[in-house]
Amino acid sequence: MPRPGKNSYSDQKPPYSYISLTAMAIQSSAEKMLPLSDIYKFIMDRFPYYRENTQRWQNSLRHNLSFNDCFIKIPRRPDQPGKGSFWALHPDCGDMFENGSFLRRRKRFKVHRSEHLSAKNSQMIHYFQQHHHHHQQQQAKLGLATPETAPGMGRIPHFQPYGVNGPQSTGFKHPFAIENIIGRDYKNMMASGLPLASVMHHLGYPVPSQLSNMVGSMWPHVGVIDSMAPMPVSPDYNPFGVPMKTICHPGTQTMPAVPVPIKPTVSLASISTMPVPGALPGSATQICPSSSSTSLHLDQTRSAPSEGKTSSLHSVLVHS
DNA sequence: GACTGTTTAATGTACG
DNA sequence: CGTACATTAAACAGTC
Repeated sequence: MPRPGKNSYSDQKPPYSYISLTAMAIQSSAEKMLPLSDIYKFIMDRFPYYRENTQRWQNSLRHNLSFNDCFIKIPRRPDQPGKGSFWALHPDCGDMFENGSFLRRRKRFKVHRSEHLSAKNSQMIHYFQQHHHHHQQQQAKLGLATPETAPGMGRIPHFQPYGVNGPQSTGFKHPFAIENIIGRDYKNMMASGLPLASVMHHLGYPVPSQLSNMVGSMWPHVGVIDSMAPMPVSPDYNPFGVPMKTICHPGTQTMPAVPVPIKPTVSLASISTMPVPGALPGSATQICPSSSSTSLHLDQTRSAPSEGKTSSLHSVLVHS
């Protein structure tokens, strides 16, 4: 057990690779994409270990983003000023960690050249046209979606709860279980009845009038991020902490029609840097955005070195 | 100038 | 033990 004063388990290096950490962050966001700075933020918020040596691990993380095909870059639209692009998961990179280990993927995800210009494109088009439809996506992620409900949509990494359903099913909930990381604050948030609009408000989302009257209170007592804190696991949440019973009802779309970037604006920045424990931007981003129309520009240009990254994918997607 | 993104190279390490 | 994947370092170009 960790001694009270000095190191706790939360200071230990989490058993996740940069790839899984990044995937985690992206998945935790409502839009399933994040700018680099928010990926940093997500990780540092949850893992005290990564609050040090930022130069080192952030360089590594950037390397991973560029090097691995499982991450795709989504340029900002003109009305989304900010630094850098958004990063998302490649729609086909699903089940990267199906072996139960988040340290090492069973196999490196590679986009094949032949698929690059044809199939991948159409799949990405599909993905980006649909990726705001949370209900479908949740189902897809959980493997509940039939091919009809989520056609062409790659399975997002099906993160098994650490130690559960894995190779050895002990029932032990590892402190670093993803559900214990992401799910915690979200569940606390819901348990304390935090209005969704409040979260959205803090994130800089336009708060729909119907919900805005619920805003006003403050953040719940979500407690300090402590990876050792036992966290009851509910089947209502997937390993990413995204509720299975979606809180976003497809019928009641109240969010902006266009995905709003979660950029380090005042609201978000103030949240994440709040000295008061409990503010967890990453969890907040799980609020349903449900946009309807999308105009995304996919610009993926990558050279193909020795073994790796396939040629280039250059396409412009305009959803009408 | 700091941040973002790409790439190469070396080293570390998990897994079959 | 070898291979493949992961981490780290570093150079460098582009962008805000």
